[in-house]
Amino acid sequence: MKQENSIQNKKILPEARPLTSVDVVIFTVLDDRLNVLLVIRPNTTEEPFAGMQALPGGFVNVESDADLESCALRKLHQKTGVKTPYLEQVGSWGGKARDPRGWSATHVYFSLIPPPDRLGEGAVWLPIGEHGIKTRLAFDHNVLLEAALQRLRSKVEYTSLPAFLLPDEFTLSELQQMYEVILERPLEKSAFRTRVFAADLVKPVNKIRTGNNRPAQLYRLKHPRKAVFFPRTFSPRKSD
Amino acid sequence: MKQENSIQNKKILPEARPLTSVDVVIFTVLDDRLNVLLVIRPNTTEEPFAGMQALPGGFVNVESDADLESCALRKLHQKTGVKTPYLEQVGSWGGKARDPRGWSATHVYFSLIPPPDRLGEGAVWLPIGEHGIKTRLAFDHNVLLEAALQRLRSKVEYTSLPAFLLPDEFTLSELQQMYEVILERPLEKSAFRTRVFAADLVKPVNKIRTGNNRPAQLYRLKHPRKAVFFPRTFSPRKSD
DNA sequence: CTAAGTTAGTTGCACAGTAGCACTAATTAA
DNA sequence: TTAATTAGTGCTACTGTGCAACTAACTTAG
Repeated sequence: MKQENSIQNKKILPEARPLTSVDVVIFTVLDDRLNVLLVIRPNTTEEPFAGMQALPGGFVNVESDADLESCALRKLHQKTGVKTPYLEQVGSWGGKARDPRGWSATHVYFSLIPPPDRLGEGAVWLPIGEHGIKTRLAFDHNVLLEAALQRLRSKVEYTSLPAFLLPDEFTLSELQQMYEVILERPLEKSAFRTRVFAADLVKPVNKIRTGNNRPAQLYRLKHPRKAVFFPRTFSPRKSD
Repeated sequence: MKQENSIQNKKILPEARPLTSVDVVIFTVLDDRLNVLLVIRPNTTEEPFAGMQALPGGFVNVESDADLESCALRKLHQKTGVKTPYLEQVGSWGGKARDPRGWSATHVYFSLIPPPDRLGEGAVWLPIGEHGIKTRLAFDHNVLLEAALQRLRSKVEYTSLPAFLLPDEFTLSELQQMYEVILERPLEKSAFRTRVFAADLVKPVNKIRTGNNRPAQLYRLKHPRKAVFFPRTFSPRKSD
């Protein structure tokens, strides 16, 4: 009976299965620069890419992880303490060549969070320069990071994603600042505000004072966890 | 030595690995309707969802598949005979609940092809109605299909994707027709043409005659395998 | 206390893309 | 010969944004 089962399974289920992991590309803005969270891989000879920097992530645990997204949330929470981030899947990469230990597939998520108070073990922020990431990362993580960055930059053109980089309450200038940091170009103040209000993205709260103490209206997102889509992109009319 | 290795691996590599598969959502336009390719699952009691309709796909073969994309291409070629389709990843779905045989993860691709001459074994076209797909598919394939459909519809607003549903040479009216079938709404002829030319999407070839025999300019894509992005979406100004 | 500087937020004009619609030209069907 | 059909063009109005000047509220230097 048991043998019969195993013979049947041989026919139907694959004997060899890929290694399956989840990697998370976590962005925040520090000091007017976009940053990615990286971790240092343990320095043991049994592990590939020992001591190198890598995206936070690791193998899926089929016992404890109910699904891919909760696996990603778990890893993100471990490193940042953040429990309710903006989290979106970028895609998956799989093949025989990307991990020396065998055929592997990884599921990549990207996340936007406000700067957390402190980071988990071995986690560091890497600022992203104007000319991309020059640091050499473990595995094909440079490719994954580049893909996440591209996704972020393109969605920033027509969504409210940068709002997730800020605390709950923020001024419109701060929000515009987030857009400008990610897109690495200045935006029109007037058109920016028109867009934000037309999309019904925010609602006002009270008053405060920003950096050098000018009074400014504080706003909150109307739908705290949801990305809002603008009808059009910021037009690159002049910049070409 | 061998034992030592296996002990080490126990610590580092996961004992249990998810089942890993690739599913492909293949679209074409037949008779002014968007269609998806489905396959009938074998009617054996050893297989889950026996006899039901499902997306074409299956387990990754770690021996023969170099990576996920070539696995998707292989499956697509098997069912349609098409070798150079437009193919794009939609995302991945994984969890303990989606396959009765255990924790599984699937990598979903979507593809656009012109109507092929004939289909592979057990493959059929399902027309997509105005109100989505009512057929109940195997596994969570309704979710995967819905996601692919949503991706297609949103990208059609600002890319040249529908051109991949046509043969190499086509008229602008035929191209506009593809857009209208997918978006399920009429587009402005004048604005459509302006957009297509402004994006430098096509180049003219010779003359032919279309359906009811009116003369029409034939065009080819300038870059046959590449999706072109329009600067803006078709604006829904009046349609709201 | 005053003047200069900084930043939030507004206003007005010009321009580009396209929605909406009318029009021409080439062909087929009656 | 006339009506119908469809490819392709031309014109106007409207909308969002680029651009730039402006006001108002506050801080800082002297």
